[in-house]
Amino acid sequence: MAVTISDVAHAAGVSKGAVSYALNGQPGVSAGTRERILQAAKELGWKPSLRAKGLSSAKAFALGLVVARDPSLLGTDPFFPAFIAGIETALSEHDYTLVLSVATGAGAEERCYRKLAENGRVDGFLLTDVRHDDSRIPLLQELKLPAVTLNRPDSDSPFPAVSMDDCAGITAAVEHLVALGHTRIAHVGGGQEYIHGRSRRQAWESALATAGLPADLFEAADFTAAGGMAATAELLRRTDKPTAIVYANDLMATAGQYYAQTQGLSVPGDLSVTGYDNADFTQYLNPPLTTVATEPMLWGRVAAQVLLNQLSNSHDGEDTVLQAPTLLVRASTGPAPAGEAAPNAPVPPHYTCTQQAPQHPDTPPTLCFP
Amino acid sequence: MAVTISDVAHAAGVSKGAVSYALNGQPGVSAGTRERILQAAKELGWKPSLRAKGLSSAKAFALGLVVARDPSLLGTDPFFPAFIAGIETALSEHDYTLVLSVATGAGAEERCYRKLAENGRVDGFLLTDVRHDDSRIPLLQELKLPAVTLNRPDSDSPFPAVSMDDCAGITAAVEHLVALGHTRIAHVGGGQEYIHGRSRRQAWESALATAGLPADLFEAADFTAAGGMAATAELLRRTDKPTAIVYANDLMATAGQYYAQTQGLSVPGDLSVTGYDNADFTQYLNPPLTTVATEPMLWGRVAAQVLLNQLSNSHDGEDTVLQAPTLLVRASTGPAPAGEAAPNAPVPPHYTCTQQAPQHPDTPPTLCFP
DNA sequence: ATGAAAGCGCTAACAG
DNA sequence: CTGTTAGCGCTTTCAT
Repeated sequence: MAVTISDVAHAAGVSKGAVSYALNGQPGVSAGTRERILQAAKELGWKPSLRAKGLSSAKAFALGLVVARDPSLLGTDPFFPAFIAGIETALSEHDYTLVLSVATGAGAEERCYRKLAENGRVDGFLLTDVRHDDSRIPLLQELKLPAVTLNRPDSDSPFPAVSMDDCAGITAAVEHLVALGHTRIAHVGGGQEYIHGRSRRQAWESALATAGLPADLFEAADFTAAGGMAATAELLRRTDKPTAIVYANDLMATAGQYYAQTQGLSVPGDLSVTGYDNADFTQYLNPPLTTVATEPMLWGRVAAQVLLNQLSNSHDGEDTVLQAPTLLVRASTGPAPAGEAAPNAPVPPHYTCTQQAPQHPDTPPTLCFP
Repeated sequence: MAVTISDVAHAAGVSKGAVSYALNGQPGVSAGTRERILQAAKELGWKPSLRAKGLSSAKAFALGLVVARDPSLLGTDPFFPAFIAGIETALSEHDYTLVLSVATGAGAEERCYRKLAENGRVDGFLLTDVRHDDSRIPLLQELKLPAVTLNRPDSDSPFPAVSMDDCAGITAAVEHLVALGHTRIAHVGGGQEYIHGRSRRQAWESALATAGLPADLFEAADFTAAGGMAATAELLRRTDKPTAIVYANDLMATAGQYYAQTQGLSVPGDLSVTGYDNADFTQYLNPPLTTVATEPMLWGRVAAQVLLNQLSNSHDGEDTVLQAPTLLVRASTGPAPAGEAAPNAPVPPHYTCTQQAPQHPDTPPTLCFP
């Protein structure tokens, strides 16, 4: 930390200002002088101080991520680590860092955002787990910080969104089950305060509608194992109990599958089960779980990139739509039990490979990252 | 950000310096003046700028955590989210934040530490996943930043450690299996480059020695599901195959249990299995996994606290030992198969509740957090 | 005990 | 185009 901009200026025989311009590639310095300055900087091993830069330019060179989940839930969700790793790949190219906060408890979330903003810790936020009528959107407008939302909020939002089509994954799961002859396909939903909880439910409803089946087997839960288990118990108590359950995430599916088995049901013999997220452990369940593979790492990278572009005013403001997730068919789904014979064409007992979820024509991908 | 220290100084009729002293509770200002200054600051709603503070005092007010795991492994590990949540609880009381980096790929880790240090992003580091002869320890000494290690490194380290006794958990698992009559108790180890991979292996060896059993059924793996599965396959191929396997983490145990079942073995009828970490999903496996419950959240809180104390020179330099983890007995462990009858006293077929791991007398807890 | 003033290292407005 | 200079908001030394 010894060598400063003044040292370089001296060495190059110019003023501090010239060095600053030279370094940042701004006009105001001739090519020759610039070369000389950069040379001097290199020789002295000058590393500009981020702190001083931050003070004078009022920037933090950091992005914020506030996670408002219960730690126990967090721990089971494969989403965040991969998402963060993705963010990192984008940030590391730009000398930005990630400031992570875990806010637990009521009010803690808002306080967290406020504190990071007021202390000038970050230049923008990545908003995950977007909720219905999310209060963070007006909050961030008030705080005057840019942001990127994961999926488009259902309230007015000035922030660009980076979305991954939930609908496609759930639709693929339902279509898969319908093809296997199931007619009573239930859904255990995630928290309906989350837009991804809602959209997955709606996707389930409309996929059933398309198949000409009623969407009357819904049970709300909260993305937790305990909630998934309770919801499953409720569904299996019904006289018209389902032969297949589409869960809004893997954790609930895991708990639901477990519960069904403890009740003496065979999976998939008596009950087919699908999850969502493709958590690593799901392939080692008995039976391995059919689930929807999202790409959280890609999501993180793109979201961070979009936010960085905003900060440098090089973002067009458009939403970004990522490639739709993919259904991974494993052994937790099978033909509907006898007596529920397929109303459609005969189907093979098992799919053996990944099938691509259909792209939804009504969500025009303005941009598609590979 | 409108109101600055000068405004407050004007309002209180003093100089900037006085305001600074008053705010930081330093001597150099009389009680009366201090009161007046604080009053003025409150009225104006003054928030001191962290950036300016950072520049003039050469501090970052942030702690760094560099995670060098493969994102896919990260996603399945319940440790980090809870650990981070724990860190947060300690930091939020002190206006510190967490800068998180995920470094993947060779060399990325060191670059990450260097960059954070050179850019003055953090005032200290939390070192997790400590390795044998860990190169980060000399690195951080070179970078002249304080740190806290999770568990005491096996090389000389000037940094205080916050430890949780691995030995106790594994010992409890082995003792539990021995009590169930098992005599061929294998261990699938985690990466032996990690000190917790090593210590768990050593704990397994010495627990077997104590029981008068040979420790010849060891298979090295790498904490991943795939590795755990391969190691399990290897063990089960042996002619003297084990009747119980102690895994170094839950993910390997899950994969191992799955593999055994695919081979037609009953768990725990033919093979008992124990995990480590108490990942949430383990209670929904079939059968639910007997595992060791660590407390990552507590660990994070204490580690951050110790590091903060170091920064304020109020740390005594002693290591901190947390309460030993606890064995959670669930259905993946049971009596040894017939023909392997218990050499000891008859045992109940199942423990039904948590049993406290014995405290190890040879690791004197210098401090024990509740 | 108090106040003035000199940095911290950089950016950007402003003369030359 | 180039170089000078005044901040950014705080800490801390040094006279008073």
